Amino acid sequence: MARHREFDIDEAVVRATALFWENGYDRTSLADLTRTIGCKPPSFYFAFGSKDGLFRRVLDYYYDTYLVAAEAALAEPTSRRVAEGMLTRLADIYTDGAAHPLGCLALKCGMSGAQAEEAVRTRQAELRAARRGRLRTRFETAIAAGDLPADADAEELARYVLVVGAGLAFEAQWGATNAELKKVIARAMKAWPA
Amino acid sequence: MARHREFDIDEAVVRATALFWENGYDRTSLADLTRTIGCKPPSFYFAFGSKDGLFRRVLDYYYDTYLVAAEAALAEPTSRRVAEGMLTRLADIYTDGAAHPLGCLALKCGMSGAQAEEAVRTRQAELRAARRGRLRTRFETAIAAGDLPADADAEELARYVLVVGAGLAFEAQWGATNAELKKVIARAMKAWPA
DNA sequence: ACGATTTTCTAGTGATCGCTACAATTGACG
DNA sequence: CGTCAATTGTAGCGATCACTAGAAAATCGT
Repeated sequence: MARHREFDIDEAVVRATALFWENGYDRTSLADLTRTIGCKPPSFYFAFGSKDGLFRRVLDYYYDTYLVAAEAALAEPTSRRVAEGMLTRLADIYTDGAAHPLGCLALKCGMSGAQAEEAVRTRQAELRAARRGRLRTRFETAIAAGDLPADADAEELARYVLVVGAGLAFEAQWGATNAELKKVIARAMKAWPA
Repeated sequence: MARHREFDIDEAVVRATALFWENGYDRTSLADLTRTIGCKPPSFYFAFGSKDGLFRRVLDYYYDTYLVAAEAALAEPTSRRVAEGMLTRLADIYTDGAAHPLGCLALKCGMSGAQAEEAVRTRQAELRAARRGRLRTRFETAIAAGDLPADADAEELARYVLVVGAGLAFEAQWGATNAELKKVIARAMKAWPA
């Protein structure tokens, strides 16, 4: 009933993810994106609506493809293993320079508050809040199960894990090795409640 | 022997610092800077050489004016108080939204690797390395003095402090309160060697 | 084959980017 | 005062930004 799209949307999102991850949001231009995707601006805007429209899909793809691996740690049997597992997985992602750029795409692109559309900033905040919420819920479960002390603060512990995780992303982006980050994680875990 | 400059260089650096801190490097334009400083582009370039030239001065001003307060923690008598003092001072800086924008200027502007001049990126790396070096040296002193265990790893401890510090900057920029960060610091310090 | 719909391309839009040529103005010195 | 160096403003540089008007091309149902 109509002409077919000549490029694959999902493939375009994958390629755009690499660009945003490498260069950040502001320094990834429409010209960069269309050249990498292999289409002209009108096709780009027909498919994605705007630069932010594509970036929002990139954000979701990034979470669903990369950070989801860290979320798997929520299934660990103890709160300690949840925290350590999540930080370990994050460090592995952030330092895997062979598979993708170093560091964290969401942090790198989110620092400058560059995204023009309110919807994108809202999405970033949602994704962050959801991550902390899942950790907090998991730790509340651990408290109820006696795996954490009854007076433990699930919210505080969740924030602690994410603070350390964000710091790891920084260090990784600036060249810290996986081994160095693992030592930091081992240190951080010494703060975990008995 | 010639005409006098009509604006104060130091004052210009102060105002530019506020702009970069608020908006990040990429989203602070020459037009923004000259309007805020109160001069025209030729005067700007005569005084600073380039956008990066001013930014480099802003970086040094930021370190000397704000982060220097955190460095004061190096004078604390014990390694524990050094670490806790530095993180506490950083949290106070990062959350002081009344005096300046939230978060850390150096992190906010350094994430995207935006600065075109190699000299600026080099300076950023130097300042980071110097901070970790001072912490490491302080902890080595603590080891020699018996304040830290003989088998403690000063480099690892220094990196741990900076990882947590960077994470605090993120959380502050996204709206975490000073009280919330203080709880995270208290948690982080539970990992400190006896 | 034909009309309808979707996606494509060419060729730009105006705005803004960091930056500069050039000449007028200012002020210390002889 | 005249000279000359330092700093200024006017005006605009070419490049790039995110984005789009408008028409051609492709693919469907009929």
